[in-house]
Amino acid sequence: MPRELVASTVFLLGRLGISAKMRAMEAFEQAGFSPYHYGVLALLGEGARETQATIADALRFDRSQLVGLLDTLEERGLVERRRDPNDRRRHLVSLTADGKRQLASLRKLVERVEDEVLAPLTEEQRETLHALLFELACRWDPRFAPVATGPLAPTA
Amino acid sequence: MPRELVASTVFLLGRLGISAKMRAMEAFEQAGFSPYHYGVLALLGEGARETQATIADALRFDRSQLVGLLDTLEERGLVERRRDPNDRRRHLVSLTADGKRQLASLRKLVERVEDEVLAPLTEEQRETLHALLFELACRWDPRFAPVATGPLAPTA
DNA sequence: TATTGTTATACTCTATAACTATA
DNA sequence: TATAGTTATAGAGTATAACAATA
Repeated sequence: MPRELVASTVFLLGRLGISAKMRAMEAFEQAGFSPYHYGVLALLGEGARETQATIADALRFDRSQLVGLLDTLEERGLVERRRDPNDRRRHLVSLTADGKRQLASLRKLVERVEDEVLAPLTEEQRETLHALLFELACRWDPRFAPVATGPLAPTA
Repeated sequence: MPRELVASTVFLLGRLGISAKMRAMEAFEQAGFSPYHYGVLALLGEGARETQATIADALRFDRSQLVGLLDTLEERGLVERRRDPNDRRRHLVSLTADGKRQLASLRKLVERVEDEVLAPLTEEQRETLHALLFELACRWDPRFAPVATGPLAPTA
């Protein structure tokens, strides 16, 4: 492995990122899901969404890709699509009770992957790594940044 | 963006890794190369290789994928393939003078990408991040680990 | 028969764009 | 005409396997 590649943080980030994603995909596959399914469930776990487009945009999925993901989740009774009576083009999407249970189960799976991947690091190192990655993520994608709330929150 | 995803270091690692790779690919594309070409040049910059297979294995490229990369680099006069007279199946691959110059030029490009991607971090933070990623990389892929040298180095 | 490099094939993913039904 | 959701199509990228030359 060339020294100059190993010396590059961006190279390490790329390699490890793809490796991490592949590990996660394998773990989810054994459970009959993909990380994309988990992403949708996790998002809906924080509240129902009024349109599918908001789900796709929040997770940066393609809207046509989301259709298949929701189809799978709906067939398994984990999410529900309800037409908006006021605008019959729209689908209100929400978790079912089974979906909430499945989400809880997948969280355990995520924890296991996390522990496995970060095994070489101490708890303190993990926190440091997370903080640094979070810093980068916020800069590159504003959706990562925590939303300001309270009296000083932007109102428009 | 769901809180539990943002809280996951593995998720951040995956997202940032793919994002970093895409940025690198775009930057290289404008120069008429890909990060894969750079990887080959960087490896050869540390010395010629006796077979193409050793190049592919070192970089974890598929051997058939490497053929096309070397074709491009050879057409541009950056690398040289010489048949091994003792084993005419083998190709000794090495950098040309032009290849060395091109490699030096691509290094500057890599530096720019690195600076751009890591812009939100201080120099100290960058070093910390690199150290943590390096730790993980070594654990996941022994080829990242520095080779032990000197009297205590493994001899078999 | 095994190995090196090469070429060809098939498959997955993704991105785009077309289509429907509603507004 | 524009939008939400869906479906269909095309392209890139990847992995696999077949192949020719040499050992």
